[in-house]
Amino acid sequence: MPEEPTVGLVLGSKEPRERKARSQSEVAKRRAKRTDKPRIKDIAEQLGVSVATVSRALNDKPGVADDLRRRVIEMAAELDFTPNMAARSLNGARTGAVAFVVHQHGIPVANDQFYFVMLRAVERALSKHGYHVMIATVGERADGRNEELRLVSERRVDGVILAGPDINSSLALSAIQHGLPVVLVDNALERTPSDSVVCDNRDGARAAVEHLLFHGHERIAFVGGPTTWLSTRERRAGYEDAMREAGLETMVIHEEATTVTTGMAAGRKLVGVPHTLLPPSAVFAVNDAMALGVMRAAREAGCRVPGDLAVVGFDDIDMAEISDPPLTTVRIAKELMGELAARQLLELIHTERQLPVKSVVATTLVVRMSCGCAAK
Amino acid sequence: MPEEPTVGLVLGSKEPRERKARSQSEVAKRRAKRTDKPRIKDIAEQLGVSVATVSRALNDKPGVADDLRRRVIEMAAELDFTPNMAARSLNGARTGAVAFVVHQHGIPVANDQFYFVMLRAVERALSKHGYHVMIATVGERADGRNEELRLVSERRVDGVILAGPDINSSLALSAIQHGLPVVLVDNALERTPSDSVVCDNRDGARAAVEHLLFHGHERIAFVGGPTTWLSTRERRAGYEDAMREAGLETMVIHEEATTVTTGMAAGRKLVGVPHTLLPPSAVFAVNDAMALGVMRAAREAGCRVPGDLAVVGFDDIDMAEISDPPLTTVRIAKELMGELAARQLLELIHTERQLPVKSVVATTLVVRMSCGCAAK
DNA sequence: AGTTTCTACGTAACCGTTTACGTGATTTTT
DNA sequence: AAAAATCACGTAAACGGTTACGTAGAAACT
Repeated sequence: MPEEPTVGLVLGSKEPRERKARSQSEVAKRRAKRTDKPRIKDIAEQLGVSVATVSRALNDKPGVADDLRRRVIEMAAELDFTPNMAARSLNGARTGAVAFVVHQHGIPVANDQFYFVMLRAVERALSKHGYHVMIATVGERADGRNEELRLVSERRVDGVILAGPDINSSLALSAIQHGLPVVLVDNALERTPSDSVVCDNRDGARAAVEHLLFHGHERIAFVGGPTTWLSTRERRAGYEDAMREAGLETMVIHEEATTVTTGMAAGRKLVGVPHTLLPPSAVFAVNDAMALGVMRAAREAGCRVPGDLAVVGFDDIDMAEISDPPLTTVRIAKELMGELAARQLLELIHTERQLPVKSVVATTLVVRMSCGCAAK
Repeated sequence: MPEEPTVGLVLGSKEPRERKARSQSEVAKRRAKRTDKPRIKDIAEQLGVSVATVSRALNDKPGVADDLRRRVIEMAAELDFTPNMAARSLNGARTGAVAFVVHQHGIPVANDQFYFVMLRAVERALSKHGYHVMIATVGERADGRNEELRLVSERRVDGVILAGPDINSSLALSAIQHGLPVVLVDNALERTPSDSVVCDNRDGARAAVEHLLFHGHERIAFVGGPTTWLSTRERRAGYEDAMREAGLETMVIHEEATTVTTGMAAGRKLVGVPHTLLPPSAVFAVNDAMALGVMRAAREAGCRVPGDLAVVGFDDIDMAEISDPPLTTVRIAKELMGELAARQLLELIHTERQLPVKSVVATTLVVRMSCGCAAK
């Protein structure tokens, strides 16, 4: 008769989960815990030191002998160690990521590219310093006006870059209240002092208009977006500076957005102006998208560009160069602005600078065909 | 004489940092630990339950009475609680973020916008499900060919979306080896089966070429990018399908990139073709950027579009509509593709589907002016 | 009525790092 | 040479969640 095997089912053992390794010197080749990703502990065991020392060595903290520090770094490289950022950031240390926030327009047109270029410049600059970029688009105010950034409240990022003209200032405030560094790009807050990177809108606009003036234009119209947008206001100011100096009347049109479509709308208003009024001979548009729209509307109305109407834009998006006629415009150094924003944010993260800094980068007038000066 | 206050400086108390709260019922209003951010513990204390229960309640895990679960959720809302994702992901649970990887071209031109639109669609779809998007641009192979995604090795993301034609397949492999779900967009891997979202390149190209054929063109050239790019290969196949059916000869030009510049180069080759050969009467370009380049080169060579040369593109980027003449092109539903990619990735993350799925979305021929059929 | 199975919850280990604190072994100070 | 300061390192407590396991009480079976 076969013996029954004694099936011993032991539940609830005294010490749950091998509480502590009996000896910690014999555990040399402890491999493959959950995943085979090397942890800081693995480095420590290989070298026979404590995890604290390894952490200090890797983070350039004092209190580690130079020789040991070197060995730790070598071992880390050998094991192909990359720190688990979740664990690191849990202690309130840096998360190694920043947020890039851009407003989600209803009808995003050409100037999208503007922000994408910046985004990439930001990413490139930050990744050099080991940072990652999380993107967030903030929606229309309609649905949830309280619009707090989840990225911020979830503690995912060390800083925030806010791009675009209609950044809700409450957005910036909420980040600042969380104690996070904030840098605005292509915008700046009115009341709240904060870091920002802009281009010299006013000067660029003035240069563009002065170029038109120099070539004999006297009736120059301004086409812009909402007056709440800083870029529109500043560029209009530059336009007015130039016109005032020349002793000329201004003609101003504001649309609710700065797209090709609204540019066309503005263009139609300008060329279809009542006969009692003289139509403008030139238009300075607040950005290239609108300028292209104006050109298109003019063409559709049988008005030749630049023959009957000279057009100048702002931004120098890719399309400006290949449009017909190629668009004269004010070039913004988008990559530089993105890079500056990244650098300023890093500085804010790593130091305790209190006073905000506003970087303003110069612009360049790029003369192509649409202003007509080459033909004149 | 004033009594000296007994200044008791106690160092090294027996129990470091209040080891355990003596009683845990009296600690009702324990506020402001480090930051005032509410933790799961705060909710638990307010309700007099354990943190485990709160965690279960908030994560829809079983084992919580319906009534209590409701109260937990209410309290979480009242305290404005948002989970600390670092802590959550430390256990190997989800990180709540995915990576969007796009190759960083040397000279990024027009078709940038293509990926930006997708990126935004992805972000919108994923944020609805509480996910964040981290962007990563992978550089030229030159510097570090081993190109492993830090985002992946740092355990920051639950999945990866790889966009663009020249995604290094080793990139995908490395992510897959880490056990991460991967979805390719606008591309697909040859050997390695994996999820992907593409548009019907072949069919779209065939439709475009057939449109030209229908309007009488017989000498139709194909202009594309590197033959290693799937999109170029497939669109060329569609082009060849149509030409073969019509019994016509093919004319093919491949450039090393698909930009406006390379499009111009191709355009010059076509219009400057030796006189012994008949120049093409129409061009099908592999994307809009190249098509715009072809148009520009043609115009510079005194060749009218569409009069002397009909041009059709692919993608339907914003510029296509506002170019002169407006570009006839094959529209890709970029938003839809981004959304599909997001959905597929979520599915991969949340389920254990093994078999890869390839989504192919149909294209639409958008007839504008550059093909000349309206004028014919 | 006694035994088993659920159900709902509490307890505490655990994830991988950082860091306050403790401790011997040196070095510096008086 | 004894005392004090410094240095190099180890110990273990956080950080804020998730989750395996334990356990009362209620419900469902004999």
